[in-house]
Amino acid sequence: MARADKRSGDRSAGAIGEVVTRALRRAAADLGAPGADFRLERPRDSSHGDLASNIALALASKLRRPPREIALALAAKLEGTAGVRAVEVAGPGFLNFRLEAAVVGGAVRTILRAGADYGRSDEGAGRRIMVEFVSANPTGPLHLGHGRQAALGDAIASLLEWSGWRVHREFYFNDAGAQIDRLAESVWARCRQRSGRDARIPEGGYHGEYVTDIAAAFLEERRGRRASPGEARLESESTEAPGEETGQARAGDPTSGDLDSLRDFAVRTLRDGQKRDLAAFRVRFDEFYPETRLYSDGRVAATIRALDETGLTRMEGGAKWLETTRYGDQKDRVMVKSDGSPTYFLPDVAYHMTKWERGFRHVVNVQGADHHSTVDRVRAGLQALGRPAGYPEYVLHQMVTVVRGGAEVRFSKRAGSYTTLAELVAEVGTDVARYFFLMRRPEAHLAFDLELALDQSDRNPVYKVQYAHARLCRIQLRAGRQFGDDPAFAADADPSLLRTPLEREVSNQLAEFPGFLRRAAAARAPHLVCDYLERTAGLVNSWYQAGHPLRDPRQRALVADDDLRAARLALVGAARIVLANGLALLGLDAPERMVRDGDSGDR
RNA sequence: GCGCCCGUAGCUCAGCUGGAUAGAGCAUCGGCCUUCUAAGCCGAGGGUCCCAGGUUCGAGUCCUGGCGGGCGUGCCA
Repeated sequence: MARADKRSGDRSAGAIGEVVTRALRRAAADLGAPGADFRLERPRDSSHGDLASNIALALASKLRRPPREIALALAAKLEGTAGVRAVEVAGPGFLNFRLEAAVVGGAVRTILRAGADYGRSDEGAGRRIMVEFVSANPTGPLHLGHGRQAALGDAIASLLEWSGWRVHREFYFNDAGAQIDRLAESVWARCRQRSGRDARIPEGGYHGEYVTDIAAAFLEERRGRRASPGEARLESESTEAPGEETGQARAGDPTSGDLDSLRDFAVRTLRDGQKRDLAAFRVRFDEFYPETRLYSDGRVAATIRALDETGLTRMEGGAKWLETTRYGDQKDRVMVKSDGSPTYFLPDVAYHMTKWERGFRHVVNVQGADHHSTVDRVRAGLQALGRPAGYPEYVLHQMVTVVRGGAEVRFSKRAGSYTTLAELVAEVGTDVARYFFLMRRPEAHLAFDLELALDQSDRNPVYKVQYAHARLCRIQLRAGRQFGDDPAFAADADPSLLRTPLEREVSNQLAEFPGFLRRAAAARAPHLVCDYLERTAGLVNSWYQAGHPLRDPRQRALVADDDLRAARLALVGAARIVLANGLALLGLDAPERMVRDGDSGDR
């Protein structure tokens, strides 16, 4: 039962968990129940000890004996297990383990040794995995949904990296098709309006302020180019369109030459803007994959041929359909319209085939839940071509609304109808925005609370975690100043001196970090990391506060006794590592000191 | 109509593969700064886990059927 080993290891305090798991399995076998499936984990309530197991409850039906009776029998056999101080039977038949102080504190030593790598695991074993996310069309600035997706995709990618996967971050964009045409026409209309002519934004076009900006920039660039003889090639291109001599469009419909250069210009400008927004949001991609490449490579045509060969396509009403219902889709889908052009479905299938052909057997697509209808048909198309049923994997997230005092607020200027990511980041900062996007389950609607986001106290979970980190750094700094302690001083500490309930609780909590990361990675659920960090920060703050001069100075970290101070500084260092690693993984800063607006920073 | 997601404290939400008395933050109430550490801490109150059945030693968690909300259901992307 290697799997049971791994499971219990996830939830236990590392090495000691393995020891106890083995002892439990042996004891269970003695009672006539080998290969038992059970759990060993840290109980929620610390009064239930350092570790707890449901093994007796799990074996009750198999052994046809009352769970408490089994628990008592097991407890007797487990007396004397190395590192275990006491075994108790509690509740309906749980086994609670109290560990030796050296074992509890020992986690601290492990953490200090692993440092910036603490929390990494090797589930992925170096296998490659692609995370595709954001994938915004270049028809406007990134909005809040993209922001959530950027934070989510990036954090999932990091979680996978920490779990031993080789991760490829990819951004797919539709730089062709009807929406891009509408964009070009919209910019063209603004160009004409700028030169005092009559023009209207087309049906389904784009009305945001940014369209006007692009029009202005386009006209500006044309003028600049005319003056520069070095741009002869582009110049000759642009003169293909009639009425270009003045550098402004003339009355009448746009020619294809006009629209082509406008389209290119608009797409380039918007993509540059998106990249800028993403860079400010600290999100990077390994690859940007354009839809047009699928056409120029002949992949779309090849996909049609390949699908034809499956015998699952048919002509109906002048369109070519694929029998996706065969693979669980709700209805068959059109792949080539009656006018001969492909639906988006076809390049989507072609695109996902490239993922497979590029060697990615594991792919996670992060998308807004408003696209969930595409999941079944894309998978069906891929299955028709022989790819496995669940390929690719999807994380679908719900939409984001910004609220203040319970009421929805909109501060959309750039894009007209929606709030942009850049506007939000300007308002609350990258750290806060990223964290808020991550702290809820993807499939839950996200109410982004502006009031809380702008709060710079510990009520704001971002600052709560960052402040706990900064606080630990200050203790280290003071230890150096006051006692001349260096990092080696803490590294050599005797962890069994960590005996107060809070010290034990913090140690146990820190020991759980790697298991949490593994679980969060497997579930593609960064919010679990947020929960973990908040809880850890809360415990760190409680521990720190317990030593407040007016409460119990004996519990403070920087006591005069060298051995005890060393042990506590080891805990400080370990907690700092865990918080810093968690923040780094989520793409947030781990500041050594916090400076609040309107604060000098000194206290 | 059908499909997917959601429904847990006044509010925003966690709740791991079915486990012990269902948790956190905010809000409310009560304590704690003559500073070794208040961007804080300690404590209290607050629950029909949407409803009804079922599965079993045990259900917020799994199954079935309802109710409520969101999204989708194009030869749009």
